[in-house]
Amino acid sequence: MNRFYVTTPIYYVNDVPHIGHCFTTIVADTLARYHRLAGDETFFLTGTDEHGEKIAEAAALRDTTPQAVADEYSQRFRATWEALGFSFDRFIRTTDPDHVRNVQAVLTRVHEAGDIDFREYEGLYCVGCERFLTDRDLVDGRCADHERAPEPRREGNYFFRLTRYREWLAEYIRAHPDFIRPERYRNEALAMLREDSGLEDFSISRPKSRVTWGIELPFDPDHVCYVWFDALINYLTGIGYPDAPDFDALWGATQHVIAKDILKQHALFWPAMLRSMGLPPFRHLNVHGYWSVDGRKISKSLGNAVDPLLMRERYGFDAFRYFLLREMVFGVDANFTEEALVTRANADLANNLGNLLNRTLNMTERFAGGAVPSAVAVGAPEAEVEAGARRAATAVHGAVAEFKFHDALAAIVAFASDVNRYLDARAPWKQAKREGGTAAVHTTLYTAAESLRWIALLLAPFLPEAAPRILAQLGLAASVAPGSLPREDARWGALAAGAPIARGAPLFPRIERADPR
RNA sequence: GGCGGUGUAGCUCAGGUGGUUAGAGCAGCGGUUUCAUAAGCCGCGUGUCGGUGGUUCGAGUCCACCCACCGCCA
Repeated sequence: MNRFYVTTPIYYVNDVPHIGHCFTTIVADTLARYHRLAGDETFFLTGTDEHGEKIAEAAALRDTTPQAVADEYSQRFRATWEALGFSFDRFIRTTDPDHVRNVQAVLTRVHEAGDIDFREYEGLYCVGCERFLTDRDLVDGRCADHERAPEPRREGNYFFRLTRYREWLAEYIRAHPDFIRPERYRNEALAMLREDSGLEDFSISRPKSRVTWGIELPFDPDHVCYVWFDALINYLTGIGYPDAPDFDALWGATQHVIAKDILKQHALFWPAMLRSMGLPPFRHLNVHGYWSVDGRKISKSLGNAVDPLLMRERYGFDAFRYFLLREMVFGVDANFTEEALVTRANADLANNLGNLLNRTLNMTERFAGGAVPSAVAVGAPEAEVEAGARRAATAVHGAVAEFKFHDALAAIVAFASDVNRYLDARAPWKQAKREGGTAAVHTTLYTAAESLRWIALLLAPFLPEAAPRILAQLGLAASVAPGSLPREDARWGALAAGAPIARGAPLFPRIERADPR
C-alpha cells in the first residue's frame, strides 16, 4: 500500500487564523483527501507552535501564564480548523508531553553527535524576531520587521553547527531536483548554501535567566530550547517518532507544505538536523507563495487579513476553497479579492457545474420519471463524453502530482463545460417531443448523470462538502469511499440505472455581488 | 553590490529544444435556445508579445544591453 504523510507548519500562537494559514492547510487537506480517496494510507498533521519569548511576553502583559495564552490561541486554531472541516489526523502542540520528550531526545542525540556547541554572543536583540539583529535588519536603529528598538544583550547560546552540513546538503539538493519545489525555491536554497553566501550556525537556546517558556536542554538545565529547533521536530513527533511501528514507512513519504517565508528553516536547518540525528531527509518540501489582499500585503496594521470563518459564512467554505486553489499557481504569489472570488465562483461553480447538475436533475424528473434512466442507445457522442471524463481524470492525477491544483480544477470544470455542450447538442427537451425519442432522452440523461458522478469524485478532494452532495442528488450514497477516485481506466457506467434522484436546492447558487463594506 | 524571477488582449494567465494568420478562461458586445441558477450554446479581439540592438531565410521563443517591478543573499 502506498503511504502519504503531509504536514502544514505548526502555527505560532501569537496570531489568529487568517487566509495565509488557511491556504497552507487547505492545500494539505486537499492532498490528504486526494490520497485517501486514491486508497493510500494517509496521515495529515497540523498544529501549533507555542514556546518562546513572545508568548511569555504576551502572558506577562496580560497577567497570566504562558500556558494559558498558548491554550487559548491553540484552541482557536484547532476550533477554526475543525469548523472548516479539515481532515487532520492529529493536531499537535509543541507543549504536548510526547513532543517535549522527543525534543529532549533529539537534543541529546545531536549534542552527542558533536553538532551543538556553546558560544558567547553579544549584540542587538529584537524580542519580536527572537534573535540578534545584524546591521541590515535595522532601519533608523529599529528592527525593520517589528519597528521596535532592539536591546543590547550579551548572552551565552548553544548553536547548531549547520555549516558542517553545507556541502552535503548542497550536494543532496543538486542530486534530488524535486526535493524542494517549485524550482525557484530550490534555487534559492542552493544560493543560500553557496560557499560565499555567509551561511552561519544557528542558535538553538536561550538562557533561563531570561526565558523559561521553553523545553529545557537535557545537557544544560540553565537553558531552554529556542523555538525553531523545537518546532521542526513536531513533524517527527506527529507520527510517533521514534518507535511507532509505521514511523519509518510514513517518514519516507513525507510532504511538507509551507509558505515561502520559512524556506530557510525547512530547506536548510531541517535536513541538517535530520542528518545529524541519523534520519533520512523528508521526501519533498513544497513551497507556496503569498496571498495579498486587495493588492496589498497582509498586515496587522492594515487589518486586512481575511477571516476564513467569515468567508465561509458569506460564500460557503467550498467556494472560498475553490477560489484559492483555482486562482493561485502553487509557488507564485496571488491576490485575493472578494470580487474575484464571486466572479470565479459564479462562472465555474454556479453557471457551469451547478447549472449542469441542476438541469440534468430537472430533466431526469421531467423526462425520466425522477430516476436515473438507462443508456440504451449509446453512440459516438456518448463515447466522446466518456473519453472526456477519462481525459479529465488523467489531467487531475498528473496535475495533483505536480501540485498544480489550478490545472486540476480547470480540467474538471472544462469537462463540465463539455457536458453542457453535449446536452445542448443532444437537446433532450427536443428529443422528448419526438415520437419514439425516449431511448435517446434516457441515453443522454444517463450520460450526463454518469459524467456528474465522475466530476463529483474527481472534485471530492477539492470540494469536500459539495462533492458528496452531488452524489446524493444523483441518488447515490453521500460519501466518497477510500479508493474511489476514478483513474483513467475506471469503469464508465458504474452509476446504476433505476435509482431515484434527489434534486435539492441548487448546490452552488449564484452569488449576488456582496457589499464589500 | 551579487544571484534569480517576472514583464504577452480590460483582468488572470498558456505559449518544451525558434517556423503557417500569437492562444485560453473571465469580463464586455451581438445572436440563439428554453431542460436549467437572467444560467447554457454560438459568434466577435487591428494585442508596439516591457524597450533597443543583434544572430537567422524566419524570434514572445536565442544573444547583448537597457527599463520597471519582485524575491533571495550580501
